[in-house]
Amino acid sequence: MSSGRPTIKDIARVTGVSVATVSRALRDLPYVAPETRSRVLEAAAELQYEVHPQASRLVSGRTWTIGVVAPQFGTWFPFRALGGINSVFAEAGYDVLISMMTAPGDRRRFLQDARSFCRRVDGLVLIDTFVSLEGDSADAFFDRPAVAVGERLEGASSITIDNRAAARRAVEHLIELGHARIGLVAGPPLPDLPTPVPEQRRLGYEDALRAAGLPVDPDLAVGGEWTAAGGAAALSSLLDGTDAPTAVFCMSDEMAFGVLRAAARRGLGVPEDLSVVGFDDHDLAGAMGLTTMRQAVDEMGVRAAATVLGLIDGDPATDITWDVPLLVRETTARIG
Amino acid sequence: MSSGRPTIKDIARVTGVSVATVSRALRDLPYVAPETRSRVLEAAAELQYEVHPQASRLVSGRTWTIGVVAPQFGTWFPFRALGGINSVFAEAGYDVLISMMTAPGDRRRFLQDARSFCRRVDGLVLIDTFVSLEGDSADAFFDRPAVAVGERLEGASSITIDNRAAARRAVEHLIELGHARIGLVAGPPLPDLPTPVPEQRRLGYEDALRAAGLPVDPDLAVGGEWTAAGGAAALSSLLDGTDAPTAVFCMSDEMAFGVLRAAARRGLGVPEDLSVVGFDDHDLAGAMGLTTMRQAVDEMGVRAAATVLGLIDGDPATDITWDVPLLVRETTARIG
DNA sequence: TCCCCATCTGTAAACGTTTGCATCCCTGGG
DNA sequence: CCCAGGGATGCAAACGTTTACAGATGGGGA
Repeated sequence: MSSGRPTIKDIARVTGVSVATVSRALRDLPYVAPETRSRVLEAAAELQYEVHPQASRLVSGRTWTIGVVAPQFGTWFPFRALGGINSVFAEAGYDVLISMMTAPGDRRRFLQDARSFCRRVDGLVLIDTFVSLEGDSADAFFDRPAVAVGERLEGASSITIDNRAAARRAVEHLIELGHARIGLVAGPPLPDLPTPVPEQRRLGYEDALRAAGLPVDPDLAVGGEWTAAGGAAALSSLLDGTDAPTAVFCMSDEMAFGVLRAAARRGLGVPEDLSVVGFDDHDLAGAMGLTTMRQAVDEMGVRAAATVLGLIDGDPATDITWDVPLLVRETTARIG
Repeated sequence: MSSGRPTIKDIARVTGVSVATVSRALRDLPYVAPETRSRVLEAAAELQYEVHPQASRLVSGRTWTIGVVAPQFGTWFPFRALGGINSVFAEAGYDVLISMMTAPGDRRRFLQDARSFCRRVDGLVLIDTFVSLEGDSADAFFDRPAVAVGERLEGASSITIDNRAAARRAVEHLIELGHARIGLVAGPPLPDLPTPVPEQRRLGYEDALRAAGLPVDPDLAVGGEWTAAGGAAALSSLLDGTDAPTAVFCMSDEMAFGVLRAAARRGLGVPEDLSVVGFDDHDLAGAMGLTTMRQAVDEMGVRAAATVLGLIDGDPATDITWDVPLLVRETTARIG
């Protein structure tokens, strides 16, 4: 008779047991007679019963929700990570709640709302948020298990890469191919995001040059937007210099794509006239034949999600450094 | 004294009114004396009170959650849309719950879980799900306000584009430039997704040819993966034919990127030797100079979200056809 | 035989809100 | 002066679960 969704009470009535027993049976708790359990499960299936999430959450305290926080959700990186993250949590029965900071003002607003956001979830994945740099605000997250992707965060787990070492490896590859004048296409520090990543990659670039005894020429490092357009502009300004580079290392694949395009428009052959190495292994990098440092974002996301699940189950915090292998494709060659 | 998060009761105690009054005051309901209201709000701010979502939702029935469903969340389109969608809902105070179908089996699983998913949200955005093609399963969504992006859905609102007309326009552009042998780089019907989109775009391609009195040569239409690699392969097979095209229309920008790359490797100049037009206006299309049909995914997402909000407020369902303008950039030129 | 304990089940009190209804007070019209 | 009516508030019952606790049953060891 009861319209609307069936409740635990309906099952109790149908099977002739109490709601407590139904609740226990449905959740596979002990102390339920096998025969009772099967009768309950049968009735539940019959009625198409499903637990009312809000009610369950209210009393149990568990929200069965994970918060994913990322800046600039419009960009490639966090989206890609989200794919992996979401699949893991969906499998484990968790909802995923996303919070993104897009507009410049969003970062401050987000940090203010952090407490409230945090209260509504059982755990957190923080992608490139760099709350660790916020000092006093950082502990806003710490009453929940959290794993940071892209930064090390005190008191939380983290999954990071060694940006400096990876950048160094990229440039070493160019040096091994005989290049001596190597340009750097650098992303700028992001306006609203205090990330140390560009700085680290720049240091890696310089590390490689110094280790090989090559000079670090400031004219060979040009900055621009973290976009293909930014990369194209950067290459133009590099080539307009007096002593143009024979190879460039780009801080992101998207910038590298712009470099590739700008080179083609100038009639420069890649890799004959110019070697290019990127960073990320963007979706299109393979198809473009771009040599790059593979940052396996989706795998990192999966691992991050699994780590959060572990933390919730009481595992201790861990810091993982993800490997960033060099992927040699077709945009780098021995100097002619 | 009370540890843990403050409740409505704490505010009541502090201000000396009843919980009912506090509840009303916090939600701006009438019949609260202005002075009482301000005292309550003050106390709430003081205690850093925040409503317990689960409790509120349990009794009110509103979940304040919107479900977003999309296949293949790893691809460009739904991610891009999600950005716009999420920003609107976040602004309006809704949580966004995502459900994606990635693996081949996911579609069936999703359709089975649809009822349950639907019950947990106040409204739905369906991106390219094509539930309308499922017949009996389609009404699984209809006990909630829903808006479909990319398909027309009976009983729901929708935001679609005219794929056939847009494809026709793309090919007309090539014809206007003097091209007569125009290749089609077609995405295949997706294995797990019964979308009519490829078919529609193919028809648009043929429409344009026929209207111009040009023959429709089946050898000029080749299919491949919806990826850059697929596009590259398609172009190779086109060029290996006896009478190669002077221009190609690609069903997606990602395929077009592959075409661009394959052309370059073969020493074909674009647009001197080959004109290329894509479809989507991918993030990288501008930087690549790709002429394409602009599908403003993020704007469509924003509009879809706003429409759901309207439906929840009782607005009638609407069907919107989004405009897909031709964006002429640098990969198309008058035939030499 | 008796007692203990383990297994199974039921009762009822939470959880933190929202909301229908009753109550009280005050003002103004008759 | 009385009464109607509306504003302001409080009381208490929901909402659908989970869970502490208590009661009932039965079997095995002493």
